[in-house]
Amino acid sequence: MNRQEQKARTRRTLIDVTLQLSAARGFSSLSIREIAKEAKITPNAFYRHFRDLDELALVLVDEVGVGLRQLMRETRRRYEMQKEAARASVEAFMSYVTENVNLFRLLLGERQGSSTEFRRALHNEIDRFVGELTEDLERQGFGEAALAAEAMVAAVFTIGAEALDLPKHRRQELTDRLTKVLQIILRGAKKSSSH
Amino acid sequence: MNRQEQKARTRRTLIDVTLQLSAARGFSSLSIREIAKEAKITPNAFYRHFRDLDELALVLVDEVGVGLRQLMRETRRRYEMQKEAARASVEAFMSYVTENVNLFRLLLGERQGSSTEFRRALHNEIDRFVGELTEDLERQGFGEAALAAEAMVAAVFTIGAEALDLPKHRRQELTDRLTKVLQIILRGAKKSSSH
DNA sequence: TGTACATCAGTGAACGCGCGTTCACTGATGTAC
DNA sequence: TGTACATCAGTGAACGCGCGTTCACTGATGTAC
Repeated sequence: MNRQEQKARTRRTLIDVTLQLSAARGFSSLSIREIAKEAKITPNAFYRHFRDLDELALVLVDEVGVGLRQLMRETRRRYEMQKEAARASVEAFMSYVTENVNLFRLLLGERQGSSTEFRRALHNEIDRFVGELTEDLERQGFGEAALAAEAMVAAVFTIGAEALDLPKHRRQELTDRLTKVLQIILRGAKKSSSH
Repeated sequence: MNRQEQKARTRRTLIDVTLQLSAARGFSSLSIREIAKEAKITPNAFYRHFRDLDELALVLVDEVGVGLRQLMRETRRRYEMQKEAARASVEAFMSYVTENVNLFRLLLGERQGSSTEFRRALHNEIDRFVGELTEDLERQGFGEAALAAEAMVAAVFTIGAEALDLPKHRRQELTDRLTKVLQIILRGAKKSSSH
């Protein structure tokens, strides 16, 4: 393994370890020393990879964003009728949440808390998410697509946040509830377009 | 002023100072020493009022909860037709947010972050809020009241959170958007009840 | 009303700890000849 | 291929700092007689 590969490996370890730790106690309670220790390097070596914790945080936010948008693109293919659209996208979202609990804890846990730069990055990701959903809804002929998308994303993130604290077997219930909530919103938006 | 009054006064100062500080940088970044300093007592004297920061946090959560429920009761009186209901309650909510920005930053900023006990207290407040709204909606004959209430609270809190970062003059725009979002949800819920 | 004692909110010094960040360094990997 | 030098990821010791929490205390307020 050459130097470059080794460095990339350590960097990856830092990122992964940070996700694990932030899942348990929230990102903003973490320290460079703690992360370095968990990644089995000296605190000092952290600086070879990131200028500070904020820079690492931005990388993490970017990972959630990329993952989310990719998920949406895949789900989009399954969209057909209104009811199925809601169920398919909710199920995709919930499985993404389940498989990336740590990323989500980061995304949801730090919307206030931390530095301005970090918060702005989070809001950007969420806005992008709303934007893509808006386009989807417009393509399907929904009225007030932007507002409906905003309501849907609010519901998805708020109810998705609850899923993080639940044992796996109770998440199905949440998925069903979220699906119904999205159907209500879609119904409210659809009606307006048919005037 | 007797001893009891003086103690109550200091306690109140601790609470107020904590709200101010947490508005700027988030509650979970605060320390006992910092709060004590701002309240002009020694760090040590803090312990005459609260066992630790968590205990203070619970008092704050309770304050938001009481305020919110009182607000709802007042707003409820203004409810009449669907459209007016949404606008009246949104405007009441937004003015409450504007007047209690610090409490809201606390409520919204610590839904993940902090200790289990604190998080549970926050979720309880939100659940109570959803519960009261559900009853309101049922009384007005909406279908799927519980789900609609959940969607509405998600929208209100998510969009309300954005208001905190906005200058006052741009909040009207947000109020309008939130009103429209709630109308979409109400429309979606109403339709289902009229079957 | 005056005195003697009890209470207790707040003081001030001290503790050990983990923090971010610095410094000079080491030694394996990479490169030029 | 072999040697001499450069690079640089990671080391280890050290710094000053703010933290939570302890301790023995002070002195104004409150109470009993």
